[in-house]
Amino acid sequence: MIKLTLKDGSIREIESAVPAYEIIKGIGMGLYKASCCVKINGEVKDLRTVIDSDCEFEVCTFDSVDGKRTFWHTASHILAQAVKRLYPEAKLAIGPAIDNGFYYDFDLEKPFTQEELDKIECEMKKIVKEGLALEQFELSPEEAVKKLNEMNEPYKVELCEEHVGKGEPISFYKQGEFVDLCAGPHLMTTAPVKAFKLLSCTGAYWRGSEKNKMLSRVYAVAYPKSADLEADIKQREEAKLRDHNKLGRELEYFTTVDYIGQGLPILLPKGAKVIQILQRWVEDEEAKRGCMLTKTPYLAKRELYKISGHWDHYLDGMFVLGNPDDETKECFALRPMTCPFQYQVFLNRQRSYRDLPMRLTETSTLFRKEDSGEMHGLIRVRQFTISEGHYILRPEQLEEEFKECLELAKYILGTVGLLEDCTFRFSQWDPANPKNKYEGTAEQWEEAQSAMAKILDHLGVEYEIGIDEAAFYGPKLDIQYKNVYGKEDTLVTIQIDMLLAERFGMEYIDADGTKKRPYIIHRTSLGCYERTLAYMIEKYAGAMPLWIAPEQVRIVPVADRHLDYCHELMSKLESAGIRCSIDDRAEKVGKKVRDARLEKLPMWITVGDKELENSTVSVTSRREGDLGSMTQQELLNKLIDDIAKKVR
RNA sequence: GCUAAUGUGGCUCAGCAGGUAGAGCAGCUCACUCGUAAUGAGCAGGUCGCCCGUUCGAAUCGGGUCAUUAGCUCCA
Repeated sequence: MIKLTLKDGSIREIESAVPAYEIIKGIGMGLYKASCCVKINGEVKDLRTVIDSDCEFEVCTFDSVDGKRTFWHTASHILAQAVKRLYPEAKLAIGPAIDNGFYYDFDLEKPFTQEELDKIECEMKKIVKEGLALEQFELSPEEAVKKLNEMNEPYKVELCEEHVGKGEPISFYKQGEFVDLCAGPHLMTTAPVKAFKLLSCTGAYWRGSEKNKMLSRVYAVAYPKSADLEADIKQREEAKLRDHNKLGRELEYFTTVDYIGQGLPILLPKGAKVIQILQRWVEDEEAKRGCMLTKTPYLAKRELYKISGHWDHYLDGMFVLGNPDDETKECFALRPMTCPFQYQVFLNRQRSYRDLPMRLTETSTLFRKEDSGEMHGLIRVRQFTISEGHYILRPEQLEEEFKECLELAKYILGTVGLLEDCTFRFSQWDPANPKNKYEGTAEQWEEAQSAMAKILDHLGVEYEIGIDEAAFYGPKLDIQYKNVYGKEDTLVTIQIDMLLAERFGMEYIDADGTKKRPYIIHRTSLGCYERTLAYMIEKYAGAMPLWIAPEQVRIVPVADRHLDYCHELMSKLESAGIRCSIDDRAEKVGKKVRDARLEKLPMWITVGDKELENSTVSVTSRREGDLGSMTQQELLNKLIDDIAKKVR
């Protein structure tokens, strides 16, 4: 008798070992039809897995993350099968499920065109209709390599050959005439993959290395029901309407000019205003928390970067002025980060433990020579500004100060409204990094990373681990954000650095009179201003919250005779620091209101005979709708109150 | 940097079996002084990203280049 503990806590007993799908059929045919995979003692397994001992047994449908992944993985096999039917010469690489769908990489003569993708979709529909059963079988590594060679699938051979030494059997799945090297799990048949769409065909390096051949990657998504597919596609399209790169240009936050260069956006008055508001606010918040503002040069001689390690590790990423190879001449580089400059503040004189923590901060403009294909609107640029701080600490201050940094970052991100969509990544080194990216010894890394792990656990931060995502000098806590296309970038970073203090000879005299090496936290409180502006445009679809909107109030006179009253009102608002303007064009009210809406202003006020007579204003808020008639003072109070509260 | 697609007035787009450009919106002018998502009329605006080539002739064809977009790689 085998005892299964189901998800609801109930116990189910079976006589003898049977495949999981038989057990599910026993629970109910409805569940069987919806099942994608199972979790045995929390481990994701194929429906075909034979259950031969007591376990916790959970059925995963498409509604679960693991169910979706299995569903999409089978869908990727259907895609590959269709491609092989239509293009037998195509070579298969890999085809995994991802967070929002799946892809398959093919080696092709030419990438697929949209028409070809349409044809492939049609062929996939046939395969689904055929309702092919997926069968799993195993071969010894040697047999597997032989079979894949016979199939003329060199990429699969390469994948398989890595397992030859391990002696474990190699798993394959077969559906109809199509066979693929695959660990699974998979659906029972191709039939449930009713609704799918091939989204794009793009380039992707084999095994993610730029040294390898570029393959053609087909991205796609699939659902059991076509309504869900349509909803997904609609949602993807709607997300694109929020794209800051389009909206930000239309609403005149920024622009770019070919002959200025890639990744060098012009912040137009509205964009510059938002960034000014953010900067002043962040600098004030930092000062409240004991930070001291510094102002350091935008460039330095190569000698500085040699000490910091940037010359060895980051030269390709810097704009160099002069010949970097000519040691007889001065050579400068624009700064890619501020650390080595800010350390000079500490180094300015001998330091005592009483000086620590020394919290230095700078609203610093940085320059990074990104590859041409990397630039994206305001999110990835070659010149940008961050609120960059370096906290120089006694070792025992590390945790408390790290916590302060995290709280500051969360406060800032929370206020601008982005925190709720952020994720946290603990970025660690990879000792096996082939490019020798990292400075320091394994012991130093171990020390820094375990210190950070301990702090993160103490603070209860939920994070994922990013291997090989660390800075060259230390581990990071990265606060990540996704743009409207789902592409993730870092918004804020907090880093523990135990290496650069040594390189710069930084030390302090401790209470016992001995010299000690300080720890350093590198942190941003608001990461890149340009990037933050971009994400805010996307988050709010261009309709900035009142406190940060470049124009907060538009005054709309009904007729010219109301203009004097409008000007009187405007000067009152302006003297209270409200950013406003009067729309004195010879247009109708309807037109002016329409334009105020299209410009996504947070508030507009109409002034006509009624208002003039009663000394009132008629107020409409973008978020709250028609607020009706108010006295000027009521309006002013509301504005001042909402702005102070930074109401979103 | 790599793969692919795209590049026509400020914006959205038409024109592309090669015969030297067209619309709507925006802009400007005039009239209308108007009550919460578009008043009307008129005017002006483009060497079709740039360079080279094919051709009697190129926005339309070919090559190169720059830029943009998505993805890869890299990164805040």
